[in-house]
Amino acid sequence: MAQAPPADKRRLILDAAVRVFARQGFHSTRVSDIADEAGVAYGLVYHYFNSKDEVLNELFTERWSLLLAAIEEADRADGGPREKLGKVAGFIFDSYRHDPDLMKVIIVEVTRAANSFGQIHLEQIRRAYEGIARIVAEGQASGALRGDVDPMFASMAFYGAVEQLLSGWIFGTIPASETDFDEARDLLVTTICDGLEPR
Amino acid sequence: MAQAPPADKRRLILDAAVRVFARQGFHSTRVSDIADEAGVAYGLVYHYFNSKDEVLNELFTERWSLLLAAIEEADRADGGPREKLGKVAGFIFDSYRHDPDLMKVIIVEVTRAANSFGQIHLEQIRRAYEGIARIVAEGQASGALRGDVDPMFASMAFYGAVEQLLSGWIFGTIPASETDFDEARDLLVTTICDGLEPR
DNA sequence: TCACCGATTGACTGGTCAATCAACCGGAGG
DNA sequence: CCTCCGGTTGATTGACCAGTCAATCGGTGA
Repeated sequence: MAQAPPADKRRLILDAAVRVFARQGFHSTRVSDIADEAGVAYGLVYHYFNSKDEVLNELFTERWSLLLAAIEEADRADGGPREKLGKVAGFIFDSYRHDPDLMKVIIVEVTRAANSFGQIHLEQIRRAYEGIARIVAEGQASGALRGDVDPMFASMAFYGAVEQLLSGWIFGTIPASETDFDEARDLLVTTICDGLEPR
Repeated sequence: MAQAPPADKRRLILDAAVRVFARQGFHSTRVSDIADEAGVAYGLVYHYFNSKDEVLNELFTERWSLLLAAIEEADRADGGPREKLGKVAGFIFDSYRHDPDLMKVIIVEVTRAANSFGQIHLEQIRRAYEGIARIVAEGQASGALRGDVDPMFASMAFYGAVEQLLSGWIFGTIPASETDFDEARDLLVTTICDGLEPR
């Protein structure tokens, strides 16, 4: 083989970081915590990453690019805005279902941390808002949604609702066990879309 | 006079802290920054507060209790859920209009910082969600809103939308200059309430 | 067998602050 | 004029931790 299995120590570190960040929060995790969790020497973290920040950035970028792709795809698919927004919300909720720790980290440490990491990734984050706004705008153009609401405004409200629900699950404000994510998705999409229907 | 004007150095420090927190974020402001901004000696901050954290806690508590009172009052007032929710959103948007720095600090450093200060104040924050949920529940009971949506669910979606809009203004994702806050309030309430109307 | 080289290790350094504390100031009261 | 005392000052301390770096390991090819 060209390269012996690079042991994927890099991946090992990233995965460990997710767990530690989710447990303690980015700011109160020491680099040594990540190394310990990964079962790896302190210095190795700096072999694969230039800084503690870069670890988080990498985690965010990996996941967020998937979200952007999902929004694009939902937009390209057939169906009205209701179906498209359902796909977007579904993707986000599924992401949480699939890897709660990762979503917790991304939301808490980046998306909602507008003063620190959110600042750095503002452009990427905004791209998601704009993708959703595009879906709304098309819905308005086709007459499926009323036209007197600014699409970006609607997008922010929609995304804000999604993220707040997620936060509620993450921090136990809302019981997650009994909640069926798919049901929540449908309810949310229905409510918002009904509110955006032509009067 | 019993007490000479205690010079209100405490207030001076709190107000200075708002400005500095808003400008630099809680984590990257040193206690010396607060003291400098207030034109006061470093040590005096510790005369009035036990820690840097306590300064932020005080700011949050002061403001949040007003919000809780406003929610209570909106609920007690006459009118349907539409009017009541309009009052709640109006209070929050007005708070931002009146003191953007303070709202920025509260939202960024507490409300959306669920890993650090949000944790400590989770109970207070939840109380706001519950107040809003109560308004929704009453609306359902009176038949003004459809009954198949969990009130807490609707509350989280509503509050999430409000906060996301605020965040958009705070961080320039959405242009604030041209936006009339009252218009935004009406639009938001209309959309959500239309979505929650009986089908 | 040996030289090479990237992966891996972890002790150490430098800088940053939060919090402390001993000293100082000025007004009230005697 | 002196004492007392709470408000005020800012230099100092002690802890913490990100990032560095020189040393070691182990696989590969000659």
